Amino acid sequence: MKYNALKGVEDILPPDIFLWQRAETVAKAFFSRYGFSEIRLPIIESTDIFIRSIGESTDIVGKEMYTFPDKAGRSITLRPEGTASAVRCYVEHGLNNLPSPQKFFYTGPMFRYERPQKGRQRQFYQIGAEAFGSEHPSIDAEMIVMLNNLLSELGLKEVEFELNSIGCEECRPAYKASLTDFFRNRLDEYCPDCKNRFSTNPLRILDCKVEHCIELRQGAPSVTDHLCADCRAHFDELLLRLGLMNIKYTLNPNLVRGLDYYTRTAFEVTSQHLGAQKAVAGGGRYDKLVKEFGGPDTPAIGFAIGMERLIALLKDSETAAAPVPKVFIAALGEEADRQAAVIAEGLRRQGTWAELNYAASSLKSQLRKADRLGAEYAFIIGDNELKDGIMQWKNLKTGEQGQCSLKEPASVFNK
RNA sequence: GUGGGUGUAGCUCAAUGGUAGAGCGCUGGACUGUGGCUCCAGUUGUUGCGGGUUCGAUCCCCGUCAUCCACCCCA
Repeated sequence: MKYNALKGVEDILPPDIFLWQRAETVAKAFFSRYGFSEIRLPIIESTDIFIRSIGESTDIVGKEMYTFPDKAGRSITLRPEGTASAVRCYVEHGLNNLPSPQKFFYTGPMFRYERPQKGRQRQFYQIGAEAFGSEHPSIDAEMIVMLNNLLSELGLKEVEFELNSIGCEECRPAYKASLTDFFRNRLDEYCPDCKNRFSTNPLRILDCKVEHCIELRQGAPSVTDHLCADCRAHFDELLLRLGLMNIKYTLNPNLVRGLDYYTRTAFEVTSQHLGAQKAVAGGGRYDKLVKEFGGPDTPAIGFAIGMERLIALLKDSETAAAPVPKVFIAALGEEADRQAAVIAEGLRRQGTWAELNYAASSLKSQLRKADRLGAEYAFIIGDNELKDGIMQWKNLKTGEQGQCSLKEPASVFNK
């Protein structure tokens, strides 16, 4: 084998592809039911778009972007996520002039230059949804409910919804200040990573996994105790509505999302069956981002589902059933082979999946192939049948056999 | 970027310091025009790559590449 796919980049083949297709079909059905329209976004964008939205200090921007100059020397980046493009698109096309909220979904590959591991690759697929133009908690609740319902429709069990509010630009600075005061006292006792986080993103210290850091941070101030009245009311209303719709969730005051643009509601769907990268979906509010992109002050919220992780969970409980041909036509002899092709074409025009052998071989091996393909029926044509204008048919599940006219092969299974 | 594990047939894996085998798969036959079950036969390898030690390396050592898992970080 001479060539390999690039590191962290995978081919998706049958039978897995059937799970992907099912997941996408179900997701789209839910999106349309909740009024989300598809948008198709470009895979490449101007690099600034990501720096501006995701944030200069994040790992994504700092070390994970596929960035390169195009032939005119512009800096181009393969999108590491979808929200930035969606916001750019919303502002660029003046979609704020349409009735609010505007609700969209998108799907496609994202790219991050990272070391691959379980549940993480350099090219990975997301299905994302974004809603622009409402700050009301009802839209937060609706998106979380939609996500919950579509995941459970797909049969996902043992997933957990984790929820938090990380405040707004009113209350977050004060919280951050009291948090850094808390950490500063014993900063030298934290792990090296946390010392870094202290200056880059102190909220992150809250979900460090190092034992000693976990002890040290006992008693650290909690975001939810520092929310301003508006954020508090927003979060309470969201929780109330989720309760009304019987959505189970856990509050996780340590849930911090990695991208700079998040405000208020933050949530993640996690599973213990995924390895270290356990989030199958994540999202939150980004009320300042549209304005940051030069649009009107427009609140917004979105989430993204990690497709590979979703598929991994689906594979725990089901195998993808490959579709099977309705008919396999076995032909014996050159003239029969020609007629078989004509009959197959007739069936296909009626929308029936018909397979041929594409080679001269024994009836036995042709039937073996029909069986391996999982065909429901085998049709058999040889010289004897041609002479009489008929075919033998055989139901490969029941073994039942009979004859039919060459002209009406579909009559065998359209009874 | 850091740490650890693993590289042998299409796939899953054995094996020995004396140049490799099984199961599955695939092809054919037993059954001259009837699949699945059974039996029989056939089929595939530069043992990831380069170097070193050795009379001799798939095995030991070094390097390299790939891959997996974890850290960082994220979907």
